[in-house]
Amino acid sequence: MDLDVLMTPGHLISLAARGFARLSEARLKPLGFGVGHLPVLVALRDGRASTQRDLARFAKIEQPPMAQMLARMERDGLIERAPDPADGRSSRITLTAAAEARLPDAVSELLRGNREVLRDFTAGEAGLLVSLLTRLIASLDRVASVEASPAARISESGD
Amino acid sequence: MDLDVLMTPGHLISLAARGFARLSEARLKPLGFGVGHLPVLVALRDGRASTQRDLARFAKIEQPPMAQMLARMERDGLIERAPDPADGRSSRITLTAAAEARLPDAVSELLRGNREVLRDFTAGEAGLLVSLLTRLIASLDRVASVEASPAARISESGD
DNA sequence: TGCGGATGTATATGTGCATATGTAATTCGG
DNA sequence: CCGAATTACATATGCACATATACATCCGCA
Repeated sequence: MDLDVLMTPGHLISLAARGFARLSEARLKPLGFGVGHLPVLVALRDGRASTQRDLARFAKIEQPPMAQMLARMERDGLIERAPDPADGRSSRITLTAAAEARLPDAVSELLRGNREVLRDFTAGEAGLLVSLLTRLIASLDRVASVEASPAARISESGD
Repeated sequence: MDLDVLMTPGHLISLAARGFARLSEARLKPLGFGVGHLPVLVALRDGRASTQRDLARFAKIEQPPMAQMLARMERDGLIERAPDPADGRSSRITLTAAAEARLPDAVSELLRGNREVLRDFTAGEAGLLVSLLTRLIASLDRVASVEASPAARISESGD
């Protein structure tokens, strides 16, 4: 019976992610944001990153997708780029006033969406979910880094 | 402190989904499959769907993405379409022998990936994760359906 | 019987992600 | 101080997903 594959954490997480993304997208759209924007917006606002490279690292996506996203965000008046005086390759990226003004509402909407979806979960269950997901992400990072390094194929047979 | 948004289940699930998808994609690529193919392949093999519409329902994606995926899968020799004798709008979709032959390996790869990622989880924890995710998905479906229905905005203020 | 609504597909467009690859600017070794 | 490696970014291409919309076929009902 191969329906097993469709009950694995991997597949379930994919389903959950799509559901969450659709919901959040719908909630953020009236505010002029997309789900993927949030890490960028938060990072810029909190001064945690100001170059394309740092933003990509922070959001955990690759550089080309980040470049595209920033292009759209600039087109939509959410960010601005200024040439970096110290490095001719880089741009300093800043939030526009309009984006910064709407950001708190976006955050509220996302938190509200999470509360609604987790309405039937106890605080303990929600915490457990977050903790399991955090461990899972860390584990995925480990597996990915092992996969990536050409050497050091440590103990593949060990499962 | 707004880093909270990046610690919500919604965002964590998105991170986990991307990580899992990348891993699975890498594992399936040598076999000529993509992650999104699996629900389609399994549904076709188990006779659970044979039209584009049913496949979309089964995979829980919309019809246009399914149409595109099927077009690529047909191009890549994974499926074949035959006109439905009973309905001029539909096609009966079937797995090719090549796809069916490689499917078990794909399933194995995915299960192996799940085992590797969950290596540090006890059986109980893994089960818990699956159960929490299942409930979360159900909850997302509920919220989405409430969102969709124009009437019956039941008790929005109740959170 | 024929027409209008429902249904199955197809197409267009946009976003989010990926990899592969090119370009330009910086930095560093000799 | 100059050439090479590194770095930051841009571009091209492809897949997975979404919505909006058009089109063709089917079916129920007057």
